[in-house]
Amino acid sequence: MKSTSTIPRTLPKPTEVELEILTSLWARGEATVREIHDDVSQQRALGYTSVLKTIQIMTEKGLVQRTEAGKAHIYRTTATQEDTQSQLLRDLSERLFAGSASQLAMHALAMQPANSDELAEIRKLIDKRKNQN
Amino acid sequence: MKSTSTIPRTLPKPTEVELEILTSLWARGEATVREIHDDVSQQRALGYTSVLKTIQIMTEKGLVQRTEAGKAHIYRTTATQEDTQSQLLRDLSERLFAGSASQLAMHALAMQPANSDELAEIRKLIDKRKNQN
DNA sequence: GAATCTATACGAAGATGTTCGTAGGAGTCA
DNA sequence: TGACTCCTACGAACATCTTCGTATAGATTC
Repeated sequence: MKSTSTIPRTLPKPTEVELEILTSLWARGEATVREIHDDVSQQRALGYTSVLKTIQIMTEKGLVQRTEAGKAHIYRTTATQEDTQSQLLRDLSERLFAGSASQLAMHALAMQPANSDELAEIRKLIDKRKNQN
Repeated sequence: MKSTSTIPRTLPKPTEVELEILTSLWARGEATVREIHDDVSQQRALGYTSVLKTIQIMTEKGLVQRTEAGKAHIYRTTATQEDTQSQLLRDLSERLFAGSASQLAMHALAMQPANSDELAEIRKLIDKRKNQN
C-alpha cells in the first residue's frame, strides 16, 4: 500500500475530459480506472487506455490521488466538487463578468427558470446577505 | 468596402485569448487590430501579430466579422456579450452542475456577497419566476 | 504450464491553441 | 526615389489535449 503525497497549493483548471473523470469520482467517492471508464463510456465512446492515460496525467497534476492496493489502483479527487465549482465559477466570472460573481448569478437566474425549492433557497441566501450590509 | 457574409448557425466556444479580444470588441463596439492590441496588451504581454493572427482565425470561425475599409480592417463581434455569457454559462452548468443553471447561480451567490442594487435585482428576478410557477 | 484475461506504463500521432518572425504591399516624407 | 512606417498574410514552432496502440507483468483458467 502506497499513496501519492505532494499536493500543489493550487490545482490546475481541469480540462474537458478531466472534468468528466472528476464527475465520476465525485459520484463514487473513489474508483478504479475500470469503474471510471464504465461511467464515462456511457456518455460517449472512449477507449480504456485513453481514460487510464488521462488519469495518470491527472495524478501528475495533482488533480487526483491514488492508492496502489492490489492489482488495480484506486483513485480519489484532491478537491471536492464544491471547491472545483467555485474555482471554475470564479474563473468564468473574472473572464466574462468583470469579476462579479453576482452579475454571473443574475445572468444564470435570468437564463433558466428555477423551481420553487431553489427559489426559496435563493431568497434565504439574499436575506442573509441583506443583513450583512 | 467589403464585408464577410456567411455566419455559422452556432458559434464555437471562444478560447482564452479569443475571449480577451471579444471583451475589447464588446467595450469598443468595433475596433481595428491596433486598438484591440492596445487593450489586450495593457493586461499582459502579447505581440501585435499574435493578436492579428488570432483575429484572423476568429474571422474564419465566425466569431467576429470584418469590414475592409481603407488600410486597417475594422472588426466587430458576431455574438453579443450577453449571448456569449449565456453560452458559456450553459456550457459550465452542463459540465459541472448537472445542467442546472439555478444551482450554478446559487453557488455563485454563496461565493460572493452581492451589493444592494444587485440584491434588489435578484429579488425582482425571483418574484417574476415565482409568478410563472 | 500455456493460453487468456486484466492491469499499468508509455510512446506517439493528430487536433487545437498560442505565439511570433518574416514577407510584402501601400502610404508618407524628406 | 529611397528610407520609414503601418498594415495584412502566412508559415512555423511550441505547448497542451486527446486518443489509442503496443509492451509487459501478474492473475486465472483449463
